[in-house]
Amino acid sequence: MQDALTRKLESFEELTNEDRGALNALTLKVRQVRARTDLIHEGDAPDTVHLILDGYACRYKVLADGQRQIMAYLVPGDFCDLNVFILDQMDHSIGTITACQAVDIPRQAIEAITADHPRVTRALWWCALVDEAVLREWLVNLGSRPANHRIAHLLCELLLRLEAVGRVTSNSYDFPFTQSDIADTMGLSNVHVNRTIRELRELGLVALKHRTVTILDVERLKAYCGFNPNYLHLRNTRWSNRRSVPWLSSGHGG
Amino acid sequence: MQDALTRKLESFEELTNEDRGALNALTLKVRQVRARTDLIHEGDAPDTVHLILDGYACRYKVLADGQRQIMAYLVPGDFCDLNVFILDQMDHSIGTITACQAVDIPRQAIEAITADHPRVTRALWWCALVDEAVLREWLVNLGSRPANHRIAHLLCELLLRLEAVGRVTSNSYDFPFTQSDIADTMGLSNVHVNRTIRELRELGLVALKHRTVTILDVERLKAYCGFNPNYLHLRNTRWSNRRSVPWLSSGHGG
DNA sequence: CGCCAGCTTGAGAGGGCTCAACCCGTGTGG
DNA sequence: CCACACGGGTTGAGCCCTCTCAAGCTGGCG
Repeated sequence: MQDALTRKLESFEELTNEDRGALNALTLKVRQVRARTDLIHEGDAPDTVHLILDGYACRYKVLADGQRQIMAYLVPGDFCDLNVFILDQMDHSIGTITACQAVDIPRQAIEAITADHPRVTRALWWCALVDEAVLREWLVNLGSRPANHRIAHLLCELLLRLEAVGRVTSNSYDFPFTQSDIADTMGLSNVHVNRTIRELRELGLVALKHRTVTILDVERLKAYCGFNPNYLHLRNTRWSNRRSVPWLSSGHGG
Repeated sequence: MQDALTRKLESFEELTNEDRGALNALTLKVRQVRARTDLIHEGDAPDTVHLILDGYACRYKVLADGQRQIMAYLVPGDFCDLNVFILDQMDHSIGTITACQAVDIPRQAIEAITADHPRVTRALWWCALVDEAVLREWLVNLGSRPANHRIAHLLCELLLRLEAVGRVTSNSYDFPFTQSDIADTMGLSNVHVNRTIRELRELGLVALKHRTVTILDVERLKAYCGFNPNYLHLRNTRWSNRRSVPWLSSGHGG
């Protein structure tokens, strides 16, 4: 059941069998949540950490004018807000995109496992820091890239993140987001998202239909949007190139 | 010297004299850094945590086309990347805006103080989580607000953050950012930033000159851009209203 | 006194938005 | 088996927010 979690943690840090055993023992109560439902709502007092076992969810806020902004996608294995219970109240909501299997892990369970399993602790830390790095890259996306690169970048990111948890086969993965979801993620109108996706399709970069996306030419798509995977801090995957930013290193060489 | 830090932590969590003593004992080597200089650079391997004692700095990335995106402002007392040394390499740079007094606190010092001072640990946690919350709000800013509200929102945020560290007098604070800095922060052109600031000035909301900003009507500015301070998770300040989002609490049901 | 970074303003262009219609697949009910 | 509704995708047309290019201005400093 928590293949996804173990797999994710191991993409950051090698674990022992003992570590894995402790993680498996974690499963307390799996919540089945239907699509388009809140896991936790802005203003609630958090005392648990959320772990998505299966399905997609997102963090979002709704502004006074009804505008929704999505700030993160949560995919299987995402295990975040490592210490949200320190804060007094949620400043955003988490809602499902698809039906999800989720676990609410109480604070005590976290403290217990981290006390005895330093590798797990380290891997969880890694997760939390990567989450923040992803947030920063999304900010770059919204602030510095035009619509077509923005969406291409998102598709690249999801490819790598989902591959790290074994949810990609031959460059295809589940893509249950509506165009309005993408619009609210990218700070675009849904009309423009539609036109932009068409553009990516016409360029032969991606195929997107029936809630599934296929990256037709990964290298070209990455080059197209200037995708640099360093912010995902992945290890043990085919993408884990540890080079620094090409144009910052010596003489455009490397 | 580290008034700023103690003050900041205490805006989140009450400390004992003993805690304060431990914090004061932290001062190892204060770095004097001139303006417009990198504290740490993308690609470097981090093994210390940065604390700004005085001056302003920022996190940023530079894209292949030379476009700079600023992702955070660091003001006196900002003490962040609590555990960046877990990651292998920096995925962004930190550079000063003004001359700064900064401290690089080695990993060991962090681990030592947090081992014995749970209140401090908790306050540091709080800091890290607030940092992430600010990042999320910036994403909302870029994704969902027009230029004028965006900049107004930034000015509101800085007012509250700086006030929490005692750097605001009669709604004025130091504002050493160039219009290009703001442009690279807000995903706008510097020309448009200029026009937008003029607009805010003409509306009588702010006065901005000689590297100092004065908020002429705080309540009106907050209303203007729909500012909700909940994401800063401040305590012990005149802004710490703990209510949830007004338009979510009543009316639209629960 | 002259340079230079940063600020200001004008004019024209374009990326993305809004409004609005239409299409399509699916589910529901008669 | 067909009628209809409905969410989501697609397309067109016109507009406007913001961008780019370009010039002129201002103030601090060597």
